[in-house]
Formats: sequence, structure tokens, C-alpha cells
Amino acid sequence: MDEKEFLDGYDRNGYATPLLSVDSVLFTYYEQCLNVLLVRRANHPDKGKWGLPGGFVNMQADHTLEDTAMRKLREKTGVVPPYIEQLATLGNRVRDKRGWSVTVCYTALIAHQDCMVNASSVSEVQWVRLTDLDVVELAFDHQEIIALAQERLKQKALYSIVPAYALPEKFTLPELQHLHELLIGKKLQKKSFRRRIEQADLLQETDEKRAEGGRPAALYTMKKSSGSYTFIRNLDDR
Amino acid sequence: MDEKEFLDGYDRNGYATPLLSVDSVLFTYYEQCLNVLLVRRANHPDKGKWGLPGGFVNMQADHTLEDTAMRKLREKTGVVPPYIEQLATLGNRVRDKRGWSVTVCYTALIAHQDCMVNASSVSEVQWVRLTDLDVVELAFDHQEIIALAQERLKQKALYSIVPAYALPEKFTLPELQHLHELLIGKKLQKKSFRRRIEQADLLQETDEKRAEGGRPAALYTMKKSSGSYTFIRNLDDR
DNA sequence: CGCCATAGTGACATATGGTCACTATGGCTG
DNA sequence: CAGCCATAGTGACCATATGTCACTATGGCG
Repeated sequence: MDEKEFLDGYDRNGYATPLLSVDSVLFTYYEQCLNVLLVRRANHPDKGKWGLPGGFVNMQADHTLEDTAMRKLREKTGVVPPYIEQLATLGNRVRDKRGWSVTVCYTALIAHQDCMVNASSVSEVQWVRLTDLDVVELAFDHQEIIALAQERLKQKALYSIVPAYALPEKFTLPELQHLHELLIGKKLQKKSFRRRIEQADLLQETDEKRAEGGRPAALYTMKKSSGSYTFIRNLDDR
Repeated sequence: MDEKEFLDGYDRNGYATPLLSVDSVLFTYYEQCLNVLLVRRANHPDKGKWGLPGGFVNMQADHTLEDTAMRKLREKTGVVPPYIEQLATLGNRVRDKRGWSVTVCYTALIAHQDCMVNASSVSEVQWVRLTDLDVVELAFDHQEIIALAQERLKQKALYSIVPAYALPEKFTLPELQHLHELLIGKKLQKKSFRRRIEQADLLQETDEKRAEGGRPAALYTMKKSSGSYTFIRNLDDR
């Protein structure tokens, strides 16, 4: 049998396979806090619980797994986030009551203002502060996935300014530093923080400033491709 | 309908889903070269081409995706490698002629001597030098997956001694350094290389030595958990 | 106008990798 | 068996990046 004959006769459903879904952990920085986007599950299993925005691959609409992740995020937020990266794939026999299932997970970041989530309490989509996560009942292993994403983002905070994608287009250095401090779980030295960003020439200073009770801080925008820059040395993690 | 009723009536095959496979890039260091394990495909599609060791999840035998990766590696090599880590998940409409398919990829490392692959030219399993990869016709997007794994391992060489898992239990520092040099693609300063490993106290010196034409080099073993140690500063990548 | 709060800098200490010449060691060979 | 060779391993100094912290700058407000 040659390959053409094989393909013509191939039955995609010949074997039972694991369920396959795509989920995203979308973070934003809002009111001095890290928030994650949650969606109330409309269907069984875990109906009524909160979970990550995600779903099944639509083999017609999606060309790639990332397409699936972005499509689902767009359905919930109306926009595609400026940062999305694959986090990990979890798969086992017990994570879903329906049996063997696999989820391909993405981490995404967006500015809070760019993402109009209905703030009413009856909404099926809401931002939840990371610090409030323990009072929400999460579906499946989504708690674990969020913890994974948070840990990965912490690592990125140590050697990059990727977290800046969770801020508005224009932001101040103290804002960015505070976000990094939240992720790393430790106060940082502003001198060290500012210096490395300056040396790497990652940000573009605008001529605007923003007052916050003291001396107004300069507003910056990210330079192109500064999201992919990595410092050769990590910030002190201890 | 409550959840129990839903689950009782749930049809896992209600939707067409992407094909799901698990593939591993198993590296070893042998004769001063990096090698990757390839398997000749016995079945369509791409029958006869070489590909990564992998296959479908066996929902009875495997509890997790990593179980699948390890089971397939054990089938080809007889053993489970001492290092295995998820690399990435690739999924799109075109990578497999059968249609939408997803592969969860792992990177694994093993000592060449611990992994008895039949060396005969008719074997269906063989080590291929990374430098010889371009003369082998690889199935699917496996070339791309190997490149991804190599890039990731290069990064690890810059901030950890994870590559040591591709060496025998006892190895010399010049050996380890040469392996890192292959991965990073650049000669390293032996003083820098040795110093950081000493300072982090990652290796246990044995009282054995190995001669290689000059002064015999001390043999070391990895200390427990030195595989998860990360240096706060990267080696110079330029 | 002077205080307050926060932004931003100067200057020095510390830590770690880069460099390279120098020493150490075992095998081989004349 | 002495001396050479090749490779292992070290000493010492340099370069660079972050840590620390006190000091200066700036705008708002009473």
C-alpha cells in the first residue's frame, strides 16, 4: 500500500484519544494588583465554577493552537492580547471527570484599559486579583495552571521586562518596578532596576509625566523588540 | 441536568478532534559529538523516513503525558533517561498529512553507554550526529522540533549544568565544558567555566582520574539536585 | 514659601565572569 | 630515566553588572 492509498483509507477516529483543549492565563495589572481573567463555566463538568478562558480546537477556524487560544480570548475580551506565549501542556487521566484529557496552556498579558470586561457582578467574565484567588472555586486543575503561569512570569520578571505588556502603552518606571516586585515577591532597589533598563535601552521616554502625590514620573513606551531582550544577569531573587 | 447525568451521557467522540501524539528529542554526547535518537517510521505517513521516538497516548497504560513519552523511549532504548522535560506543543492543520494534528514534545538526555541502541546499519533505531542531520530525510516537522530542542538546551547550557545528563555518571570537567561549547557554539574560558561550578558546589569529585593524552583529569559525579540549580548570571553568548 | 511625597542620581561596595599567563601531572620517547 | 608534550588546573588582575544608600530634584498643597 502506498501513502496515497493509506491516507485515502485513514480513519481519524479509529482510536479513542484524549480530550484536547486550549486554555489561557491572561494577566493584567490594575489598581496595584495582578489580576487574572476568569470565566464562569456555562456547561458541565464543573458547571458554575470559574475557570480559565479556553476551549476546544475548531479545526475549521483555527490554523494553529495559538489561533485557538487567541480566538477564545477574543471571544471573552473583544481583543487579542499583545503578548501570548505557550506555557505548558498538562495531560493525565484524572484532571477532567470525563477521563483522559490534555490542555495546552498559554500565558498572555494585556493592559487593563484595552480589555473591556463587563464589570457587573452578574458577568460571566471577570478579573480576579491573584491575592483573592483562594476564595474562588476553580474548575479542573486551573488553580495549578495559574500557579505555573505565575511562576513562569516571575522568572521573566527576573531577566526581562516582559511584564510590561500587562501595563498600558505608556507607563512609568515606578509602576513597572512595582509590578515586578509583585511578581518576584520582594522589594527591588530602584537604582538597580532603572539602571539595567536604561543600559539596555529598552524604553522610549515620552515628554509626558504623571503625578502620583509626589514628583511626577516620566512616562515611557516599550521600544520595538524590547520584549524579547533578556538581561545576562538575573535580579536578586533572595 | 446535573453533572452526573451529563457525565453518564457524555460522548467523548462527539466532536472530531486533532490527532494527538507525544514525541521526544533524546540527546546524548558521544565521540565529541551531540547525537539525537531517530527511529525509522514503519508506517504511513512518511513511512521509511526517520523521525523522533514517539507515538499516541495509550489511555490504559499511561497516567500522564510524560508517561507516554517515557514509555515510547523505553520501547526504543530499553531504559528511561535520567532527564526529561517538556519542550513545547506544536499543533496545526498542515504538519501531518492526515490533517489537524498536535504533538507534545519532550527533551530528554541520557548517557550513550546507558542506552544500548543496536548499532547495525539495518536497525530501525539509531543515533545521528546533530551535524549530520541535514543528510537525513526527517518525517513531519521533526527537523524543526529538533532545532527547538537544541535551542532550549543551548539556553540551559548558559545558566545550568543540565547538559551533564547527556554524559556518563562519571565525567571530567573538560568533557562537560566541551559539551557546553558544542551547544553554545563557542569556545569557553575553562577558568570561568570551572569557577562557577566550584562556587555553586554542584559536583562531587571522585578519586579517579582519566588520562586523555596529557595530564589526567579528575572524574566528577553530579551532586543531588544540581540539575535544578541555575546560575544568576549567564555565560557570555556573544 | 516651605513642607511633603515621590522621582531620579551619584558614588562606592560587592559579586561574578573574562582573560591569560603560569604551574601541575602523567605518558611517551629518545 | 630525563626531558618533552599535551592537557589539567590555578593565580591574579580586569571588566562589567548589580546592591546599597544617601543625596538631589520636582511638582502639589497648605
